[in-house]
Amino acid sequence: MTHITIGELAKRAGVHLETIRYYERRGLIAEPPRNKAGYRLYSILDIEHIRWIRQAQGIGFSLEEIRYLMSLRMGEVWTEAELRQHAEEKIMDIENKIKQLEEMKALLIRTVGQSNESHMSCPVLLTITKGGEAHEQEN
Amino acid sequence: MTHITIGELAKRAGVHLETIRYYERRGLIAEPPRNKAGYRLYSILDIEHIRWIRQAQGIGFSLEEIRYLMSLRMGEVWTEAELRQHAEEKIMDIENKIKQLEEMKALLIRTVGQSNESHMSCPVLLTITKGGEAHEQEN
DNA sequence: CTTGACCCTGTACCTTAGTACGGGGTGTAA
DNA sequence: TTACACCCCGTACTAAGGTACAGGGTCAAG
Repeated sequence: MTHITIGELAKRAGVHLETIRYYERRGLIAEPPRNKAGYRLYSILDIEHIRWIRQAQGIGFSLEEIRYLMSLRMGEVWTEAELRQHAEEKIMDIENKIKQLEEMKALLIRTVGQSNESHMSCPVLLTITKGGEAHEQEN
Repeated sequence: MTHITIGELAKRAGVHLETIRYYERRGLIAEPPRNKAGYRLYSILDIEHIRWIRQAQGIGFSLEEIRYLMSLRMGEVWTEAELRQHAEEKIMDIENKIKQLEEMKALLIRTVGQSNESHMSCPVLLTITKGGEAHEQEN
């Protein structure tokens, strides 16, 4: 039963304290229990929850979509068939995003590949650019 | 020399006409040539350009980042070493995003997999959902 | 040569996702 | 018991990414 305050949660999750209250208002996180003075009492699990929200935002989901994704996870409201259908839709969404990211990455790799391959600072790229993608260099 | 008007471009790229002017103001697309009356004249290549911007937004890049990504593609401003360094950074970004998307996808697949596997409408999922383990989150 | 669909600029407005702030209560260490 | 860092609520402000006019010019079909 180690509870943390909102300020502690904010610090540990790397967000503003006001952001947490905002997420609560938007229904992204449940209203936490309070102490007698009305202070919000969070658990350390909430740290991961907030971080997850931020990651989802980073890959192009709006808060509305994130709320929706979470409700799929939590098995709220829906019948099994609805859940399945909605989840499948979101999975396709995600697959599209991944495809687009792969394209973007390939593009950048080609860009980098166009100049000569000395002073390559990233070892991952070194392996990738050697004949991973169609990588012709016409100087 | 088949030019299209801004309205045509907007329709074909699936965005609002005002959005295109906005992108121009933000420096995401170059100022196009005009006819004597001042009408913007676009080429059909611009359709793909706009679509690319929208896709990049969809995977979590801001317009500012997109402008930056494009300048990498076009080989502006930078020395070779700078270009390489910036491109590598962006490639890592992208790899992170992909990783996060894969996690999100796995999560949804497990969610779907939790209910029984009758009436599965998507054949891709049917093959994927065999084989996933648990990862718990707070209530 | 007019009419309707289109274009121009400029400015105002809207939504999303926060941030900041005022005015007040709380908890604890000195 | 007071000082100070923390919490509460409510409201207002901000920035990004558009959208919507207003007031005017343009082009092509009838």
